Amino acid sequence: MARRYDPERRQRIIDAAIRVVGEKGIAGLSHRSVAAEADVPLGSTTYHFKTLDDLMVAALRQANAGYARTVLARGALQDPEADLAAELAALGGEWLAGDRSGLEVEYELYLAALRRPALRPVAAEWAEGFADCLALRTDPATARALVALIDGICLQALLTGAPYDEAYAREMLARVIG
Amino acid sequence: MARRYDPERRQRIIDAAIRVVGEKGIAGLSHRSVAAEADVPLGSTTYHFKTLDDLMVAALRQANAGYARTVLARGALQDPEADLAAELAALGGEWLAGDRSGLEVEYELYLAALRRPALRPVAAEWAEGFADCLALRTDPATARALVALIDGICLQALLTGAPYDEAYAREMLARVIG
DNA sequence: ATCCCATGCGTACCAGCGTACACATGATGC
DNA sequence: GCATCATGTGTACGCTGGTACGCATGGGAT
Repeated sequence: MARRYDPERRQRIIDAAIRVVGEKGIAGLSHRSVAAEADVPLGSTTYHFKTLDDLMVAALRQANAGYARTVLARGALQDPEADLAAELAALGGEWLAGDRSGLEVEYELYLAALRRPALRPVAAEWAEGFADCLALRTDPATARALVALIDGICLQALLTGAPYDEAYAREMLARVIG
Repeated sequence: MARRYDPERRQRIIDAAIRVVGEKGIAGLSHRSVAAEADVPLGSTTYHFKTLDDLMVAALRQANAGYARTVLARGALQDPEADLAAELAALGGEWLAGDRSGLEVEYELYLAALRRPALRPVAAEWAEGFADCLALRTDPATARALVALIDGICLQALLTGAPYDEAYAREMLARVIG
């Protein structure tokens, strides 16, 4: 790829898109709103991302990478000695305690895949990557169920606004691990 | 409520809204698209539902009622003799086997509550109603976890397009029940 | 030095949107 | 009957959106 005048331009647009989704939701995402947020002209966003789907793919991929880092940072997940249920419950706490807007953006883009075929592969990457990571400590079927349960618990917390109950999460995750 | 010239009018609009969401997603829902689908003039939709949020609330409430019926129809859920995990796994099969578009609509509206405060109480009604129903056979905490796991499994199936594995669902639900 | 083209910019077009509002109609209470 | 008002209809306005397209600019190949 040839060098560009503003090599950060594309990245700035992606960052702006994530902020826009955080503030106004996917419904508020448009070429214009992103351009304004990134402080670039309209033509620049349409040049780098022909369609909004392209932009959402890039945004979801970046958000996924961020959460994947938080998973990997919790090295204890690979440690056979560590309590897997407790580690996962703590991970949920890290995501759900305090400011939840980041996780909201992640889930909003993740769930948008329901209707946007372009996002499906990226959403699947996340779910499979997470499951593969967990499969190192259990079997693949259990790993998938853990991901499903974590998704469900996070969604319930986000939808109801209820506080996160780490002890409850740990107990239920432990039951699935068996 | 006074009688109306077309007592079915409001209901027809809600049904049309559900069809529109099924075909084009929430992004394709507008007063005009619903009016066209219901074969009523634009003014009629705006009269019955001042905002799209109002319409979505009505649509989600109706979709919820439909799924609540499928839960209650499975009377075995109340039977202390029946295998709860098997019953729930079969319920998932009923939802996910064959045509999934109905469940897609349900989840799309359900998840829209993430960004639309007006939908949150309705989404919460569903989750709590389902959990209350299950709590008759277990404790409240386990019931909530079962709802979360079912949500997660359904979402994974819808997002990946993978076929529903009832035996797997039954096994994981059984582990949560303990 | 020169040319090419990826990159960046500005603007204009048209379609679809929510909303508002004036008017039509017929059920209901008196 | 008749007045009243909930219900139903048609149309117009202003705004925002995606898209297209012509032009500007400067890095890199030749």
